[in-house]
Amino acid sequence: MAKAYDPHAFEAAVYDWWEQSGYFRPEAQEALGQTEPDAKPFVISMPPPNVTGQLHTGHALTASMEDLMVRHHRLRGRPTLWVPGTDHAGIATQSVVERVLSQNGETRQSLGREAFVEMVWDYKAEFGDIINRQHRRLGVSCDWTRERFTLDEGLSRAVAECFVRLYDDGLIYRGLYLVNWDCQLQSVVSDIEVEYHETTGTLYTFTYPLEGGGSIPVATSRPETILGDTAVAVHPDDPRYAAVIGRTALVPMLDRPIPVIADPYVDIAFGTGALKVTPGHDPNDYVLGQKHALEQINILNPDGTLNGNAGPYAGLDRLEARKRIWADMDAAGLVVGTKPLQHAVGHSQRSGTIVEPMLSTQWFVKMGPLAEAAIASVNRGDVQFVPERFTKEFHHWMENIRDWVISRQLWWGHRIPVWYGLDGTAFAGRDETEARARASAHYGTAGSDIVLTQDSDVLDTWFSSGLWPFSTLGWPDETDDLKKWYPTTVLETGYDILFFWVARMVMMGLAMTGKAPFEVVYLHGLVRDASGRKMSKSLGNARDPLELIDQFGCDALRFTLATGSTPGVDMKLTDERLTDSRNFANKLWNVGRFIQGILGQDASGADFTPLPLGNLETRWSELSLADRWILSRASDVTVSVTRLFDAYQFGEAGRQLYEFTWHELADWYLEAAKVRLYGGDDGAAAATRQVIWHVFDRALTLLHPFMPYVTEVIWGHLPHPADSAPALMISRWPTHGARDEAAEADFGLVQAIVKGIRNVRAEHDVEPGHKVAATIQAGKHAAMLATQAAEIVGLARIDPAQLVIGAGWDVDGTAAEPAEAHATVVAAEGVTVWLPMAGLVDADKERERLTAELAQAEADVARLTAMLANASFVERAPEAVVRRERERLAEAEGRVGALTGRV
RNA sequence: GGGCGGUUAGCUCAGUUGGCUAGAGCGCCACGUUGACAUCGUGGAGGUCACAAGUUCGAGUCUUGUACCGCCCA
Repeated sequence: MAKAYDPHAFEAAVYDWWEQSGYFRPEAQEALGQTEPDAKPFVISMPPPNVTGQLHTGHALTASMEDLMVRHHRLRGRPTLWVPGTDHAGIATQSVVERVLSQNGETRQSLGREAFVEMVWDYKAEFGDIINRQHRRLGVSCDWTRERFTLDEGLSRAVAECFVRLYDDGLIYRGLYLVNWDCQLQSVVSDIEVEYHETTGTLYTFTYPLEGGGSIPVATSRPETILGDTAVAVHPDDPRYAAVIGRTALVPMLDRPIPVIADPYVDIAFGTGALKVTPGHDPNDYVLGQKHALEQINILNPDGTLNGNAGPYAGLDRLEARKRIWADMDAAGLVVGTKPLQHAVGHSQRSGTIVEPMLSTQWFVKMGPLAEAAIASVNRGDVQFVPERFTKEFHHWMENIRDWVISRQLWWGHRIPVWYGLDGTAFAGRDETEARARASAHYGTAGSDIVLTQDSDVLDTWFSSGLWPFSTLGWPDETDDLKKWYPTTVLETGYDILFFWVARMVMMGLAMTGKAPFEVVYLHGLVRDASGRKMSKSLGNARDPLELIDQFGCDALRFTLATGSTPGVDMKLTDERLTDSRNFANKLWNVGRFIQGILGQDASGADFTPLPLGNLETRWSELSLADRWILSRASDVTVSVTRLFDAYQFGEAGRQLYEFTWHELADWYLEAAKVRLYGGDDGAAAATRQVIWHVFDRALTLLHPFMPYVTEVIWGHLPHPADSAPALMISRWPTHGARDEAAEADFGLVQAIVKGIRNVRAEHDVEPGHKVAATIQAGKHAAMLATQAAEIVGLARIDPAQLVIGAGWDVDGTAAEPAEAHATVVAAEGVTVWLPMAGLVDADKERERLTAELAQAEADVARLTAMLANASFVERAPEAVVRRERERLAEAEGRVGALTGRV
């Protein structure tokens, strides 16, 4: 093994080896006998990234969390499947290709639909694999042989099947509604694809002339929509306007007569208290218009210019028209004034342009019944959210859901499976043949005689991704995969697409398969930059995960992402955190290197052979205190980490493993073990080697889901039993052994003594190389501590010839306290260490040090005495808690006793 | 306006059935290259857990309110 951790030396090769060995496939896992007989399968569908996109930190987080779960459950012996795939990402991909076209002065229209779609496929063929190759660098253990694409033949069939079923059930309909129109894309976008930005606009106030004289002052933020007004509304109780209700107003510049109506919806306090009503271009006015049976006038063309209904303004862009009409109205003396207005303006998430509410005929999914089923499913507990609070957000959205506009005026995507006869009658069909058959039945003529034209629009991308958990497994066919792996287990993604994707999968899954598509929804937070801003290309603060892998290694990136936060909470990704994780990987690497050397150094020259752990635990007598301590700690951390995995507390699990590996295994155990390894007792060294091997093997396995590469490589450098798995990634999660509380208590005392001595050495500036004398008055712990003399000597840098351990001062023939200058360490109740350090101890410093310690001890005594003097505490607190506090009090009193008089 | 979060050491954050004498990493101070690791080791300083009230023997943890910050939806 190289001296320093160098991830680039092995990551790519290890991945290839895993993949080529088939370890990502559940079939291989089962063939190798690495599954529990009756274990429930564990299945994740990977959120499909944009097929022509690039990896960003969000993908890196998703991949890290999902691979973490997948590797964990694979190690636990569950048949494990992670299905990868990509999304055709309708608008995003089409826009990219259109940009390419525009560089040659062409448009999709000039190219024609067929040629354009062919071009997008070519583009996909050329760039569509980049994201998958990037994903592989993250170490994802998904089954690439099952990779799917949303425009695959099979998945397209699923889309058509779903559409027709919903259509036949009356849940898909076509209608003229006010939709969000993106003038740049020239397509409708759904409600949740609109982002509202707080903007400073202008509130324009003008007078609305009345037929036969008089006027009403009215305010608007969009003067061009005046051209589409079909009423003026006032509040029925507003005395200012009581007289004008029922009269006729004249639309400025057009002189089109419209009624003045009364409706309590009007806010008396806002603006002038009178409202112009434009049902064709405002959602609230639309509702008002329906109520009062007002005419709906559309003044916009699809490209955002005004149409013939705008009279003299036809042909102008909507923003240009705004200026022109306002100038004209000013000239006509209708303008009252303008003032700044703070309001939220809807922008298209895709193109960034201001969304125009517009009347348009589109296809919709009726959400009510679907949402009802989804709510019921969540209420039954069939779907659980982690963290739990997202259940509320899910409910809130579901209960206020509106119909989903699913048609898009694009060419790249699933063409809507509806064909129209010459009279405009719509026939949905899984394919044209089925539509033709339905048309034939409708018209009563032979299908071949009927002229059918397919709807030119495509479906919203989320329509197909809503089917992802089952369409990828073969649905609508009853495939073996579908039977075995559906419903899936966990759906893991960012909370930002809870509504876009997760909610729709739940609804579609229930509607199509009768089952919720997954049991658990785990939502992670968003990755932000060092100052907490959301990473984005436009801000220029995005971090390329591949560059981070180059800089720190994949394992460091993954460990950082997995431990950097708690579920559902955003995290800041900083170089400091990445460096910490890289350093941890290096630490692990060096522990591995050290252990590899130790295991190879068998005194007899024989190869090291790991013995079964059970064998070790029945031979406690051969083990040292440190051995028993680390085995106990390893058991404890195994229990804890397993529990945390089951509770989806991955970050905490990783932090505990970091603490265990670095500070218990490396800092204490391995340092203590060196005493036996180099002590000359071959039997003792052999036993300790066994412990080292077992504990480290366990640590590597527990850490594998967090840092798959480095753990696998180190594991490969270590010896294994003959029946071992061929790779760490398909070996087995450890079962916990016994907890040895006596060993933990005793070794804890050794640690306290060593730390106390180190502290004295540091406080008194004792040279690190200087070995000091020590006398330990150990009371009832004397016999135990005597067995730890070599460890204490090694860890605290004591001169072995000058270490005395006894129950009291008389054991070594000294009746009284040592008279020479010395420092005192009170390590525990009844355990005091004397460090005679003539010439090294500064009396003032020592007094100062002891005074501080005494003060602390006295404070502890005071606090604990008060606590135990409280009768209700002693009565009501659990017995174990009271007992522990009593022990602490005794211990603190012991310290006070030992320190008093030395000061 | 409605809903949901957050506020813990200089910084970034843990702390999930209330028992905490509140932790970690970084940063800081002191010392150090002992044959796994300076991507390191040893020791140390540093916090009235936003504020107020309540429940409880006991609250960082539960309840209510307040302030500030953020997100989602209208």
